[in-house]
Amino acid sequence: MPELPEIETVRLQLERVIKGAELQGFKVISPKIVRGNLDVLKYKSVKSVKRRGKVLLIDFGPGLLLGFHFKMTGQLIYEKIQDSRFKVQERIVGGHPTEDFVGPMPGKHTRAIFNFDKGTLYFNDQRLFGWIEINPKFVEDLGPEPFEIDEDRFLKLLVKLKRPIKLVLMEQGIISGIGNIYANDACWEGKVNPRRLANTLTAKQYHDLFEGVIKVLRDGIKYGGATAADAKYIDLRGLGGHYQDHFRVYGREGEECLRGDGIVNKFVLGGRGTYYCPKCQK
DNA sequence: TTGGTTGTTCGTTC
DNA sequence: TGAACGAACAACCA
Repeated sequence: MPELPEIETVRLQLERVIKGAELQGFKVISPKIVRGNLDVLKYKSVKSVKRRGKVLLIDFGPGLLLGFHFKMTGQLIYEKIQDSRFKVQERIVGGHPTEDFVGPMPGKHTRAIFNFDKGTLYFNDQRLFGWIEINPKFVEDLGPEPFEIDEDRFLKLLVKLKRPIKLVLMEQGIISGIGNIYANDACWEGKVNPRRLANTLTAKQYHDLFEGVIKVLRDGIKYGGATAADAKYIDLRGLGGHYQDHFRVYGREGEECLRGDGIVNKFVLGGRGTYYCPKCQK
């Protein structure tokens, strides 16, 4: 499930290979997921690859940001142009790990194809939740990135909200980029019960939680994001991230807390799987 | 076969 | 009036 670190990992990899490439044409296979007309991008070249929250943005110049939202199962695959022997020189993959990472492109779940002079970009999505849009309004409505704010600003964002702290962390209009995995782990770092209302934390908890958010996101980026545990074949090929080896509480139901005193508990909060240690998260 | 899973939207309730 | 809540969306897998 791509969150900020997973998208940032794709961004870093993609920018290396796609910067300067000119878009020759594109093909939309699933019109439902494309909002607006992409024709204005034709014959424009990539200036840079950016990210806001969980949205990847390919910058084609002033006023031309092409946004990709991966939702749960979106992925991008970029293949450098084939050489004279028809061998793919390099493939960059990112997003939700599936066998499409290693299969031939386009695949069963390919929703749109972008043909560049230097290679081909495939947007795949098992479901039809993800979307592609130029200058998406969604991005304008996002709250600040965790890395852009200080502790004081963080506190001001939370202190008026009477909702469970974990749900607030995941609210993109308040702070952008944090999804279920990192929200769970950040609460553990902050020693906060995910159910605690955002306006009731102690001063120390606000402090520890802010540091925790930064820490788990940095770790996520450091390890190249998290790859689903059931996608072992992807790990074998070295294509997946490894944050999953560093989960604090996420997915650890029934296991001993990393602080050594307590068993990780799972319950549903806001319709989402929530993991915490009742001993150390108050 | 049904239910669980996920991020975001949107309609409803408080 | 705004905040909070919860169902819906799509498709896969256990």
